[in-house]
Amino acid sequence: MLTNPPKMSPAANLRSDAGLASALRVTLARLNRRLRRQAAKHSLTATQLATLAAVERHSAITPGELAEQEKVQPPSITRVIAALDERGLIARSPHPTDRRQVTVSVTEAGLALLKEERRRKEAWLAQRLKELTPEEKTVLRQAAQILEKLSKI
Amino acid sequence: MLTNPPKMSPAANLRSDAGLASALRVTLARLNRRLRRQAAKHSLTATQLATLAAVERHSAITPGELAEQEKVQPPSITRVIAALDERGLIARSPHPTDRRQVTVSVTEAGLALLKEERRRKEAWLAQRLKELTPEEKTVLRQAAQILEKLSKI
DNA sequence: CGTATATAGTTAGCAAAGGTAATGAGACAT
DNA sequence: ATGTCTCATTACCTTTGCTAACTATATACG
Repeated sequence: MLTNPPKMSPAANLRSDAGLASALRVTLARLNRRLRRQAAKHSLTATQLATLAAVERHSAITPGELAEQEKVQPPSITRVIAALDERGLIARSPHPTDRRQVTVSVTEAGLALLKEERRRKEAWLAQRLKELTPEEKTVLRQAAQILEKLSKI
Repeated sequence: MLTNPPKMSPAANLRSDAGLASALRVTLARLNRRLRRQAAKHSLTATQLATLAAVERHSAITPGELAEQEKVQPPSITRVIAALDERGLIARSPHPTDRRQVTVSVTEAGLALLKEERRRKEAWLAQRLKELTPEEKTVLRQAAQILEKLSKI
Protein backbone atom coordinates (compact mmCIF):
# COMPACT_ATOMS: atom_id res chain seq x y z
CA MET A 1 0.00 0.00 0.00
CA LEU A 2 1.12 3.48 -0.71
CA THR A 3 1.22 5.36 2.53
CA ASN A 4 2.52 8.62 1.21
CA PRO A 5 6.27 8.10 1.38
CA PRO A 6 8.40 10.95 2.73
CA LYS A 7 8.12 12.94 -0.50
CA MET A 8 9.00 16.53 -0.89
CA SER A 9 8.10 19.48 -3.06
CA PRO A 10 9.61 19.65 -6.55
CA ALA A 11 12.10 22.18 -5.25
CA ALA A 12 13.45 19.67 -2.80
CA ASN A 13 16.71 17.97 -3.60
CA LEU A 14 18.13 20.80 -5.60
CA ARG A 15 21.66 19.82 -4.71
CA SER A 16 22.28 17.49 -7.63
CA ASP A 17 22.20 18.54 -11.24
CA ALA A 18 19.47 16.00 -11.87
CA GLY A 19 17.40 17.37 -9.02
CA LEU A 20 17.81 20.91 -10.22
CA ALA A 21 16.93 19.87 -13.75
CA SER A 22 13.82 18.08 -12.54
CA ALA A 23 12.64 20.98 -10.43
CA LEU A 24 13.28 23.47 -13.20
CA ARG A 25 11.44 21.44 -15.75
CA VAL A 26 8.30 20.94 -13.72
CA THR A 27 8.26 24.53 -12.57
CA LEU A 28 8.86 25.95 -16.02
CA ALA A 29 6.01 23.90 -17.44
CA ARG A 30 3.63 25.10 -14.75
CA LEU A 31 4.64 28.73 -15.04
CA ASN A 32 4.29 28.57 -18.76
CA ARG A 33 0.77 27.28 -18.49
CA ARG A 34 -0.01 30.15 -16.18
CA LEU A 35 1.44 32.71 -18.53
CA ARG A 36 -0.24 31.21 -21.54
CA ARG A 37 -3.57 31.41 -19.81
CA GLN A 38 -2.97 35.06 -19.10
CA ALA A 39 -1.97 35.67 -22.69
CA ALA A 40 -5.19 34.14 -23.93
CA LYS A 41 -6.98 37.24 -22.74
CA HIS A 42 -5.09 39.36 -25.23
CA SER A 43 -5.96 39.76 -28.85
CA LEU A 44 -3.05 37.58 -29.96
CA THR A 45 -1.89 34.26 -28.64
CA ALA A 46 1.40 33.98 -26.80
CA THR A 47 3.20 32.51 -29.78
CA GLN A 48 1.90 35.15 -32.13
CA LEU A 49 2.99 37.90 -29.79
CA ALA A 50 6.43 36.39 -29.35
CA THR A 51 6.85 36.07 -33.10
CA LEU A 52 5.59 39.57 -33.77
CA ALA A 53 8.09 40.88 -31.25
CA ALA A 54 10.86 38.89 -32.91
CA VAL A 55 9.94 40.36 -36.28
CA GLU A 56 10.05 43.79 -34.74
CA ARG A 57 13.51 43.13 -33.36
CA HIS A 58 14.87 41.93 -36.66
CA SER A 59 13.15 43.81 -39.39
CA ALA A 60 13.20 42.22 -42.84
CA ILE A 61 13.86 38.82 -41.34
CA THR A 62 13.13 35.67 -43.32
CA PRO A 63 10.80 32.94 -42.09
CA GLY A 64 13.70 30.55 -41.85
CA GLU A 65 15.68 32.82 -39.60
CA LEU A 66 12.59 33.43 -37.56
CA ALA A 67 12.05 29.72 -37.08
CA GLU A 68 15.61 29.30 -35.92
CA GLN A 69 15.24 32.23 -33.53
CA GLU A 70 12.13 30.80 -31.99
CA LYS A 71 13.46 27.25 -31.89
CA VAL A 72 10.65 26.01 -34.05
CA GLN A 73 10.42 24.20 -37.37
CA PRO A 74 9.75 26.30 -40.47
CA PRO A 75 6.19 25.06 -41.04
CA SER A 76 5.22 26.20 -37.57
CA ILE A 77 6.43 29.69 -38.28
CA THR A 78 4.65 29.74 -41.60
CA ARG A 79 1.31 29.36 -39.86
CA VAL A 80 2.04 32.09 -37.35
CA ILE A 81 3.23 34.42 -40.09
CA ALA A 82 0.08 33.73 -42.08
CA ALA A 83 -2.08 34.59 -39.09
CA LEU A 84 -0.19 37.81 -38.45
CA ASP A 85 -0.31 38.71 -42.12
CA GLU A 86 -4.07 38.18 -42.24
CA ARG A 87 -4.47 40.71 -39.48
CA GLY A 88 -2.23 43.16 -41.25
CA LEU A 89 0.32 43.19 -38.45
CA ILE A 90 3.21 42.15 -40.63
CA ALA A 91 3.92 42.26 -44.35
CA ARG A 92 5.66 39.76 -46.57
CA SER A 93 7.80 41.17 -49.33
CA PRO A 94 9.99 39.42 -51.87
CA HIS A 95 13.60 39.05 -50.93
CA PRO A 96 15.78 41.58 -52.78
CA THR A 97 18.14 39.06 -54.35
CA ASP A 98 16.78 35.56 -53.75
CA ARG A 99 13.32 34.98 -55.07
CA ARG A 100 12.86 31.82 -53.07
CA GLN A 101 13.02 33.77 -49.92
CA VAL A 102 10.61 36.16 -48.32
CA THR A 103 11.25 38.99 -45.93
CA VAL A 104 8.90 39.80 -43.13
CA SER A 105 8.48 43.20 -41.50
CA VAL A 106 6.20 44.75 -38.95
CA THR A 107 3.54 47.08 -40.31
CA GLU A 108 2.44 50.28 -38.68
CA ALA A 109 -0.54 48.41 -37.28
CA GLY A 110 1.77 45.77 -35.88
CA LEU A 111 3.98 48.37 -34.28
CA ALA A 112 1.00 50.09 -32.76
CA LEU A 113 -0.36 46.85 -31.41
CA LEU A 114 3.00 45.93 -29.95
CA LYS A 115 3.34 49.29 -28.31
CA GLU A 116 -0.17 49.32 -26.96
CA GLU A 117 -0.04 45.69 -25.93
CA ARG A 118 3.38 45.94 -24.41
CA ARG A 119 2.11 48.03 -21.57
CA ARG A 120 -0.30 45.42 -20.33
CA LYS A 121 1.57 42.51 -21.85
CA GLU A 122 3.30 41.01 -18.89
CA ALA A 123 0.77 42.36 -16.43
CA TRP A 124 0.35 39.16 -14.52
CA LEU A 125 4.02 38.37 -14.25
CA ALA A 126 5.01 41.95 -13.52
CA GLN A 127 2.41 42.06 -10.80
CA ARG A 128 3.85 38.93 -9.24
CA LEU A 129 7.34 40.34 -9.60
CA LYS A 130 6.35 43.39 -7.63
CA GLU A 131 5.62 41.14 -4.70
CA LEU A 132 9.15 39.84 -4.68
CA THR A 133 11.98 41.29 -2.67
CA PRO A 134 14.71 43.20 -4.50
CA GLU A 135 17.06 40.31 -3.78
CA GLU A 136 14.72 37.83 -5.38
CA LYS A 137 14.38 40.04 -8.41
CA THR A 138 18.12 40.22 -8.70
CA VAL A 139 18.28 36.45 -8.73
CA LEU A 140 15.63 36.29 -11.44
CA ARG A 141 17.46 38.86 -13.52
CA GLN A 142 20.58 36.75 -13.46
CA ALA A 143 18.59 33.58 -14.00
CA ALA A 144 16.85 35.05 -17.03
CA GLN A 145 20.16 35.48 -18.76
CA ILE A 146 21.30 31.98 -17.89
CA LEU A 147 18.03 30.46 -19.00
CA GLU A 148 18.16 32.38 -22.23
CA LYS A 149 21.60 30.98 -22.84
CA LEU A 150 20.28 27.49 -22.17
CA SER A 151 17.37 27.95 -24.54
CA LYS A 152 19.64 28.99 -27.34
CA ILE A 153 21.71 25.84 -27.54
CA MET B 1 10.35 52.32 -43.68
CA LEU B 2 11.61 50.07 -40.99
CA THR B 3 15.35 50.47 -40.78
CA ASN B 4 15.96 48.18 -37.89
CA PRO B 5 15.52 50.47 -34.92
CA PRO B 6 18.03 50.19 -32.08
CA LYS B 7 16.48 47.02 -30.70
CA MET B 8 18.12 44.63 -28.31
CA SER B 9 18.00 41.01 -27.30
CA PRO B 10 15.10 39.88 -25.11
CA ALA B 11 17.43 39.95 -22.13
CA ALA B 12 18.06 43.61 -22.65
CA ASN B 13 16.30 46.11 -20.44
CA LEU B 14 16.04 43.84 -17.45
CA ARG B 15 16.07 46.78 -15.10
CA SER B 16 12.35 47.38 -15.03
CA ASP B 17 9.82 44.89 -13.76
CA ALA B 18 8.12 44.96 -17.12
CA GLY B 19 11.37 44.28 -18.92
CA LEU B 20 12.20 41.40 -16.62
CA ALA B 21 8.71 40.02 -17.04
CA SER B 22 8.98 40.24 -20.80
CA ALA B 23 12.36 38.58 -20.94
CA LEU B 24 11.30 35.83 -18.59
CA ARG B 25 8.18 35.11 -20.55
CA VAL B 26 9.86 34.79 -23.90
CA THR B 27 12.72 32.78 -22.49
CA LEU B 28 10.49 30.43 -20.54
CA ALA B 29 8.41 29.74 -23.63
CA ARG B 30 11.48 28.95 -25.68
CA LEU B 31 13.07 26.75 -23.06
CA ASN B 32 9.83 24.92 -22.59
CA ARG B 33 9.62 24.15 -26.27
CA ARG B 34 13.11 22.77 -26.08
CA LEU B 35 12.31 20.59 -23.10
CA ARG B 36 9.08 19.39 -24.58
CA ARG B 37 10.87 18.30 -27.69
CA GLN B 38 13.33 16.34 -25.60
CA ALA B 39 10.54 14.77 -23.59
CA ALA B 40 8.89 13.50 -26.74
CA LYS B 41 11.60 10.89 -26.97
CA HIS B 42 10.51 9.28 -23.74
CA SER B 43 7.75 6.77 -23.41
CA LEU B 44 5.44 9.29 -21.76
CA THR B 45 4.74 12.85 -22.78
CA ALA B 46 5.93 15.70 -20.59
CA THR B 47 2.49 16.28 -19.14
CA GLN B 48 1.94 12.64 -18.37
CA LEU B 49 5.27 12.43 -16.60
CA ALA B 50 4.59 15.57 -14.59
CA THR B 51 1.19 14.27 -13.58
CA LEU B 52 2.52 10.85 -12.69
CA ALA B 53 5.12 12.50 -10.49
CA ALA B 54 2.44 14.61 -8.83
CA VAL B 55 0.39 11.52 -8.11
CA GLU B 56 3.45 9.93 -6.59
CA ARG B 57 3.97 12.94 -4.36
CA HIS B 58 0.40 12.96 -3.12
CA SER B 59 -0.83 9.44 -3.00
CA ALA B 60 -4.60 8.96 -3.00
CA ILE B 61 -5.11 12.37 -4.53
CA THR B 62 -8.34 13.22 -6.32
CA PRO B 63 -8.48 14.42 -9.93
CA GLY B 64 -9.76 17.77 -8.76
CA GLU B 65 -6.84 18.34 -6.45
CA LEU B 66 -4.50 17.16 -9.14
CA ALA B 67 -5.94 19.66 -11.60
CA GLU B 68 -5.47 22.44 -9.10
CA GLN B 69 -1.91 21.32 -8.42
CA GLU B 70 -1.02 21.33 -12.08
CA LYS B 71 -2.87 24.56 -12.78
CA VAL B 72 -5.10 22.90 -15.31
CA GLN B 73 -8.84 22.43 -15.75
CA PRO B 74 -10.33 19.15 -14.55
CA PRO B 75 -11.11 17.78 -18.02
CA SER B 76 -7.48 18.09 -18.99
CA ILE B 77 -6.42 16.02 -16.01
CA THR B 78 -9.08 13.45 -16.72
CA ARG B 79 -7.51 12.76 -20.08
CA VAL B 80 -4.04 12.39 -18.63
CA ILE B 81 -5.31 10.14 -15.87
CA ALA B 82 -7.08 7.97 -18.40
CA ALA B 83 -3.90 7.58 -20.41
CA LEU B 84 -1.86 6.70 -17.35
CA ASP B 85 -4.53 4.30 -16.18
CA GLU B 86 -4.60 2.55 -19.53
CA ARG B 87 -0.92 1.85 -19.19
CA GLY B 88 -1.35 0.56 -15.69
CA LEU B 89 0.83 3.27 -14.18
CA ILE B 90 -1.82 4.55 -11.81
CA ALA B 91 -5.00 3.13 -10.35
CA ARG B 92 -8.33 4.75 -9.72
CA SER B 93 -10.17 3.68 -6.60
CA PRO B 94 -13.44 4.90 -5.15
CA HIS B 95 -13.18 7.63 -2.58
CA PRO B 96 -13.63 6.25 0.94
CA THR B 97 -16.43 8.60 1.95
CA ASP B 98 -17.63 10.48 -1.14
CA ARG B 99 -18.70 8.30 -4.00
CA ARG B 100 -18.62 11.13 -6.48
CA GLN B 101 -14.93 11.41 -6.05
CA VAL B 102 -12.10 9.15 -7.11
CA THR B 103 -8.68 8.67 -5.60
CA VAL B 104 -5.66 8.12 -7.74
CA SER B 105 -2.48 6.33 -6.72
CA VAL B 106 0.68 5.18 -8.38
CA THR B 107 0.94 1.46 -9.09
CA GLU B 108 4.08 -0.57 -8.75
CA ALA B 109 4.55 -0.29 -12.48
CA GLY B 110 4.20 3.47 -12.24
CA LEU B 111 6.72 3.65 -9.45
CA ALA B 112 9.16 1.53 -11.39
CA LEU B 113 8.74 3.65 -14.47
CA LEU B 114 9.25 6.81 -12.47
CA LYS B 115 12.35 5.43 -10.88
CA GLU B 116 13.77 4.10 -14.10
CA GLU B 117 12.78 7.17 -16.07
CA ARG B 118 13.96 9.58 -13.45
CA ARG B 119 17.55 8.75 -14.12
CA ARG B 120 17.46 9.77 -17.76
CA LYS B 121 14.52 12.14 -17.35
CA GLU B 122 16.17 15.47 -17.42
CA ALA B 123 19.13 14.31 -19.45
CA TRP B 124 19.11 17.24 -21.81
CA LEU B 125 18.72 19.87 -19.14
CA ALA B 126 21.16 18.20 -16.78
CA GLN B 127 23.68 18.01 -19.59
CA ARG B 128 23.28 21.71 -20.22
CA LEU B 129 23.53 22.40 -16.52
CA LYS B 130 26.85 20.65 -16.39
CA GLU B 131 28.20 23.23 -18.76
CA LEU B 132 27.36 26.03 -16.36
CA THR B 133 29.68 27.42 -13.75
CA PRO B 134 28.97 26.64 -10.09
CA GLU B 135 27.94 30.25 -9.62
CA GLU B 136 25.39 30.03 -12.42
CA LYS B 137 23.99 26.86 -10.95
CA THR B 138 23.65 28.55 -7.60
CA VAL B 139 21.64 31.29 -9.26
CA LEU B 140 19.39 28.75 -10.94
CA ARG B 141 18.87 26.90 -7.69
CA GLN B 142 17.64 30.06 -6.05
CA ALA B 143 15.63 31.00 -9.11
CA ALA B 144 13.93 27.61 -9.19
CA GLN B 145 12.48 28.23 -5.77
CA ILE B 146 11.32 31.70 -6.65
CA LEU B 147 9.76 30.54 -9.91
CA GLU B 148 8.04 27.72 -8.12
CA LYS B 149 6.56 30.21 -5.73
CA LEU B 150 5.38 32.29 -8.67
CA SER B 151 3.82 29.33 -10.41
CA LYS B 152 1.79 28.43 -7.37
CA ILE B 153 -0.14 31.63 -7.08
C1' DC C 1 24.26 25.45 -71.96
C1' DG C 2 21.53 21.97 -69.36
C1' DT C 3 20.76 18.79 -66.00
C1' DA C 4 21.18 17.54 -61.11
C1' DT C 5 21.23 18.84 -56.53
C1' DA C 6 20.21 21.99 -52.74
C1' DT C 7 17.53 25.31 -50.40
C1' DA C 8 13.36 28.34 -48.87
C1' DG C 9 8.87 28.41 -48.13
C1' DT C 10 4.66 26.32 -48.09
C1' DT C 11 0.93 22.72 -47.88
C1' DA C 12 -1.10 18.56 -46.02
C1' DG C 13 -1.94 15.65 -42.44
C1' DC C 14 -1.17 14.09 -37.62
C1' DA C 15 -0.76 14.32 -32.56
C1' DA C 16 -0.55 16.54 -28.05
C1' DA C 17 -2.53 19.42 -24.81
C1' DG C 18 -5.38 22.81 -23.34
C1' DG C 19 -10.03 24.98 -23.00
C1' DT C 20 -15.45 25.37 -22.49
C1' DA C 21 -20.04 23.42 -22.27
C1' DA C 22 -22.93 19.76 -21.22
C1' DT C 23 -23.95 15.43 -18.64
C1' DG C 24 -24.52 12.11 -14.91
C1' DA C 25 -24.02 10.53 -10.34
C1' DG C 26 -23.83 11.49 -5.75
C1' DA C 27 -24.01 14.68 -1.61
C1' DC C 28 -26.53 17.78 1.08
C1' DA C 29 -29.55 21.46 2.77
C1' DT C 30 -34.10 22.91 3.53
C1' DA D 1 -38.11 14.46 -1.06
C1' DT D 2 -36.80 17.82 -3.74
C1' DG D 3 -33.90 21.17 -5.46
C1' DT D 4 -29.18 22.71 -5.62
C1' DC D 5 -24.31 22.04 -5.58
C1' DT D 6 -20.09 19.45 -6.58
C1' DC D 7 -16.97 16.11 -8.79
C1' DA D 8 -15.68 13.61 -12.59
C1' DT D 9 -16.36 12.66 -17.17
C1' DT D 10 -17.63 13.19 -22.06
C1' DA D 11 -17.93 15.64 -26.36
C1' DC D 12 -16.10 18.95 -29.18
C1' DC D 13 -13.05 22.76 -30.62
C1' DT D 14 -8.65 25.39 -30.84
C1' DT D 15 -3.87 26.13 -30.81
C1' DT D 16 0.55 24.73 -31.77
C1' DG D 17 4.04 21.80 -32.82
C1' DC D 18 5.88 18.05 -35.84
C1' DT D 19 7.19 15.32 -40.25
C1' DA D 20 6.73 14.42 -45.07
C1' DA D 21 5.78 15.91 -49.47
C1' DC D 22 5.57 19.64 -52.97
C1' DT D 23 6.88 23.97 -55.57
C1' DA D 24 9.84 27.35 -57.07
C1' DT D 25 14.22 29.16 -57.31
C1' DA D 26 19.26 29.05 -56.99
C1' DT D 27 23.55 26.93 -57.82
C1' DA D 28 27.06 23.44 -59.11
C1' DC D 29 29.17 20.85 -62.60
C1' DG D 30 29.65 17.93 -66.74
